[in-house]
Amino acid sequence: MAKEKYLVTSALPYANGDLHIGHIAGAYLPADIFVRFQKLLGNDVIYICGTDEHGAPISIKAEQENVPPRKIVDKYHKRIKSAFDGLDIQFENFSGTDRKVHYKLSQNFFSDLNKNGFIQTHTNEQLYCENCNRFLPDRYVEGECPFCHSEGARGDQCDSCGKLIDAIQLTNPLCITCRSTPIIRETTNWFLNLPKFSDKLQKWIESKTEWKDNVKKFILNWLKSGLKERAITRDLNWGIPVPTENTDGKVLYVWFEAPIGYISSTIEWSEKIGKPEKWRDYWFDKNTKLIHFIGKDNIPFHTIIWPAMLMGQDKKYILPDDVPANEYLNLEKNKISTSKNYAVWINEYLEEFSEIPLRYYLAANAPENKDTDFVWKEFQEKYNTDLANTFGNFVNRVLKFSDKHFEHTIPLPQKISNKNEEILTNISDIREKIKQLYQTFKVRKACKMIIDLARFGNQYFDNTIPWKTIKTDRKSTAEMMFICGEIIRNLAIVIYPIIPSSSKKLWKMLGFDKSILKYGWNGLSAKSDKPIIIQNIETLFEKIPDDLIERQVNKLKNLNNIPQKTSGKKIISFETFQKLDLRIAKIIAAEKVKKADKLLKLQISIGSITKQIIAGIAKNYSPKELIGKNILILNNLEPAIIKGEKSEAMLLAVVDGENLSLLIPEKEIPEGSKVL
RNA sequence: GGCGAUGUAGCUCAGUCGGUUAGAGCAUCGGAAUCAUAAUCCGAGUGUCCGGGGUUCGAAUCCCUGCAUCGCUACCA
Repeated sequence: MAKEKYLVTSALPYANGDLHIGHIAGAYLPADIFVRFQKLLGNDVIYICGTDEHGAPISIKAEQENVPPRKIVDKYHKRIKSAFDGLDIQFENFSGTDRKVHYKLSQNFFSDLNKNGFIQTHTNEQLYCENCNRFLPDRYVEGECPFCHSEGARGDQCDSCGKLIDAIQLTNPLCITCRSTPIIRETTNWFLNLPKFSDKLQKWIESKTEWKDNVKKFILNWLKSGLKERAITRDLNWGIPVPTENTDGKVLYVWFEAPIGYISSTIEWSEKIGKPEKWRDYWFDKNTKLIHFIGKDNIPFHTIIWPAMLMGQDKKYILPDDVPANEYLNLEKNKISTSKNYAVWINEYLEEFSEIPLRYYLAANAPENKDTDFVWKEFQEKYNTDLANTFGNFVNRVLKFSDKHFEHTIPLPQKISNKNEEILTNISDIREKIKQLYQTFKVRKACKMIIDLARFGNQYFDNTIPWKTIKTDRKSTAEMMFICGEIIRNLAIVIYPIIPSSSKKLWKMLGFDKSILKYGWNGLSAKSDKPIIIQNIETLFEKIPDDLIERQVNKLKNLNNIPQKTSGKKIISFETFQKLDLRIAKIIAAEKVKKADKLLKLQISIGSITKQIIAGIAKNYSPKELIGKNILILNNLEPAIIKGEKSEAMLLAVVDGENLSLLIPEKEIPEGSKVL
């Protein structure tokens, strides 16, 4: 059988912070499991990754800590790598994007796209700090939010109201490094012309019938709503210089160069193993299956932008074969939040646990089709019952029993009964199913089937009561031990991708002379042809005690700032209701808002005060018919700017589908009257 | 507002192409067993399959509609 060839990548982790369980569950563990599975099958597979090391957040952090960016990057590269090592996630190469190979290749990518007419420049206005002598990227600016007017809004987003902001909209902007007021200045940047790839992308994606539903639907929607040009350069010092003229102080945007890291890391690997041309066997061979493991936030980059970048090259790079994006992992019902330190950090985890329970729990509870929840108590129970009790105890009771009664072996039987033959066939069917599950990224189900197999082992053991038959019928007891041994041999291999270290430990107890990888999945298809010589029997899985789990739960509880996941409408107190200033107001003027077909600009009077309101009712009411009407408003809603117009209160109306009706008092009542 | 996803036992979820009495694990209760890490095995369950309509001999499954939750998004305010 011809070997299949796989090039597997996981999203490059950003080198300004540590890894937490969400990262692992989404992109790294599923990839590691897939890669290990392919290695068991004997296929040609390499797993490539590295840290993403450029961009504004890193350079800001560097300035804040008064160190060169390189220092930040080195620190986190190291910490991230050690987290992966601790979790037994093994790459063929783990590189970084601030290396020479990567610079050269990224610049080539830009040049090819430019030469082939896929890049053009646009000029727009940006904030410029005269004191620091540079354009300020979004996150280098803070100021007053133009929507909610809270202080300290960043140039890209306001943390207080969550709105996305264009930095030049900020009121009273300040440069975060020198606290001086920036000016507005024009700048030119380079844009990738995505619309040119639209048709090609559409066809390509439609051909991907086997892709996960959620991924495909998401992209087709994106394409349907039309692609836009995207800036691929930034005014920043920390990054890869733009390889063309008049580009001082401009670098390639991180999202543009980061995925190129998949290639440059492969090149680095080739050089390391002394075969500098080897990377071409993967990236230019259309038989290679390129698989990108990512979180769902990364779908557009890996299915639209990155393939477009590859299509626009002179060299014929392969395109992604599959992009099995995962959903998110929540933590104890809440969203993981790095900024609020609400997370389980891998490095911290590894101080108290081995990698085994986490790998198992995240595999069994992987967010494959929908968001899932990490619950410490569940983590403990899942591990203790599935692995320690069901799996571990089965192995232990079989090995101890056979060790004692059959001279430290699991013997070969002289003949096998029909019933037992049937069981062996059954086992091989299950193994085949598990194989299919791994191949199609369904690790949750694979976990379940594996534990089911261990459970079947226990049932078989109990039903055949060897502790009794050994006294009367040694032959048939030997035969049933053999069956149990076959189950264990299968278990050791099929669990390998998920918890390799336990699998190897078990393999050692079974005393096979070939390593588990050499023996491989195919070694399973043959029946054992010599007795298993049982080695030292060790406890395969130590149970996790309650107090250890309680400590973890308390760690999270002690945070004062737990992010809320639920945004739904809750019961509110009367006190809260009283905060609303609901009043009757008279419309004294009305006109359409320019460049908006649903919005009306209304002048209203509330007693002696007049205010302006922007209301989305133009489809249902004409300006004329509104004048003179008494309507209900929420008077003390925070002001906002809509389509450049100020809105100082909110008009209340009821809707039913297309139907919209103003709320008008049933009797004559003076304007300014309050709702009670 | 638009697009998408989800809703099944106390909890976590499976349920293929529409097909018998709707399943598994955990938790609970009862029992068996003593080879084993007090682990294991057997048995008992409990269901408005989110609500309402429809198609069909037959619907958890297909169609329509409503509700709830989540995500993305918009000219919500």
